[in-house]
Amino acid sequence: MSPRVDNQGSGGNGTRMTDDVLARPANRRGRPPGTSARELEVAALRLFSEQGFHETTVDQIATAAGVSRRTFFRYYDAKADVLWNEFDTEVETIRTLLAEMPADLPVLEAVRRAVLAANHYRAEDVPELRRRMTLLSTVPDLAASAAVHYDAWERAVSAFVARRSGQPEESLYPLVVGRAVLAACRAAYDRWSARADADLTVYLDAALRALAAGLADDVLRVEPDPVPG
Amino acid sequence: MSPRVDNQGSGGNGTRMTDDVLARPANRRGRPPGTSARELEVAALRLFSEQGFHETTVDQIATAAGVSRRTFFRYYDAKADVLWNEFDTEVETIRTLLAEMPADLPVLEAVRRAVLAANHYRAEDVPELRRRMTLLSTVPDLAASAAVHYDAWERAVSAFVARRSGQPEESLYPLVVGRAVLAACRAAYDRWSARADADLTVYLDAALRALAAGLADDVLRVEPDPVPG
DNA sequence: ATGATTTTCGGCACTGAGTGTCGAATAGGG
DNA sequence: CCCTATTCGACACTCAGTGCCGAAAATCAT
Repeated sequence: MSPRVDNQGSGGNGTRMTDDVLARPANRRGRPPGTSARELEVAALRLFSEQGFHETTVDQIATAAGVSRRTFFRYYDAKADVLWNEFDTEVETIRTLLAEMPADLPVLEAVRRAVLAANHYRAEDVPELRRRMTLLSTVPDLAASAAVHYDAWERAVSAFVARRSGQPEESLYPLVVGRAVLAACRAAYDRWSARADADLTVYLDAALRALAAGLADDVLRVEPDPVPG
Repeated sequence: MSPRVDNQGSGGNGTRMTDDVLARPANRRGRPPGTSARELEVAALRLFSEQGFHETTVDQIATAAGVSRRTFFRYYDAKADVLWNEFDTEVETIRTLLAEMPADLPVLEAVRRAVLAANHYRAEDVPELRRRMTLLSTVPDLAASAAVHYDAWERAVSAFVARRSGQPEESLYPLVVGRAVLAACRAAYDRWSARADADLTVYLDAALRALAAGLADDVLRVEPDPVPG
């Protein structure tokens, strides 16, 4: 049995329509979609921010996007899945960046570069990013829904480490590196979404460098420069 | 706003009766409990193992323990909370052990000793431990329920690091260390529950030493000795 | 244009988790 | 025997999530 979460679990087929690439061949066959995963996400983010997650029903999200409750669940398997689009695409970005890293780079250095490169956001996207990440780490039900998405993130790093170290992906060290790296990044995310005093990449860089330094006592004494970003 | 999960969230008051210490003063006032948190846990673990988590209803767990559905929710806030008793007490153990560590020990060394000391189990408890941990890391709904419990674990370590480094608990490095240490331990847990080839503490020790070594490339090449435990 | 095909949508019914309420059951204390 | 404290069971309710099926809205073929 795999040590990872079994995604075949509760009936969901996993095939979601997160292909908001708006690149439909124009001569698509059947009835055109009445909404999109992105539109549902925006509506949900607004409602969650205004009224809270638990106080918002799926009916309200669907109505705000102009569709029925039933249709919401055609776009997302669960109410709590609606805010994870961008995170999931970031996982794919990191996976791609890692595959392109020069082979002579130390593992953690390659991971650090890939993570930093995947986390540059346009200034106009930052407010939404911050609201979404604050909700994801603050609301218990949303924090719980993170598990499966984090799992994919860790797998991307574990697979890279496994290739580099010539070990199977399920062995101990690839698992440790994947999870420890995500742990450091999550700490940076939370620190950043709680305060607005520096660029996200500053915290990510500091956290990953601390990890590569073995979390030694001497490197833990100084906070990273709060250079406003 | 705290970067941690907001436990006030969905109405749960947090005050559960996990006091299975069977040390009731004997002259207790009202009607005696018809079951216990532990009894519900045992029944749930058996049913989850036999039929699966999603295929087991709360009604079945409650009936197996000889109480009503409503009573189950007086002992646990949610169906998925029923397997976390021992983990939560381990958190308390680690918190205590960390507080007693000699002050001149490096932070990660103190954490490693505390974690290893808290994870010695009696041989007869191992089979149940393994079944429970396999479920917790395999079933999606159970893995999702881990968030709040992991949060407490991380806080215990973060608080220790914060004291040692003289920083506030919410600053970046205590957060990083707390999460990275848990990440390493979870990797060890999963590796151990997936295979039965060594003692749990062997994997925990290897994972934490790798973390303290900065996850450097050279230390990641060899699996820990699979000494049967 | 009309009909066949394809895809999305909406409505309905159903299971089960989780919660509030209230009265009954069961203990000890005076 | 009453009073009080505590747990329990029953009921009702909201809402998440799922299966099913027919309707709606588009394209393609004739």
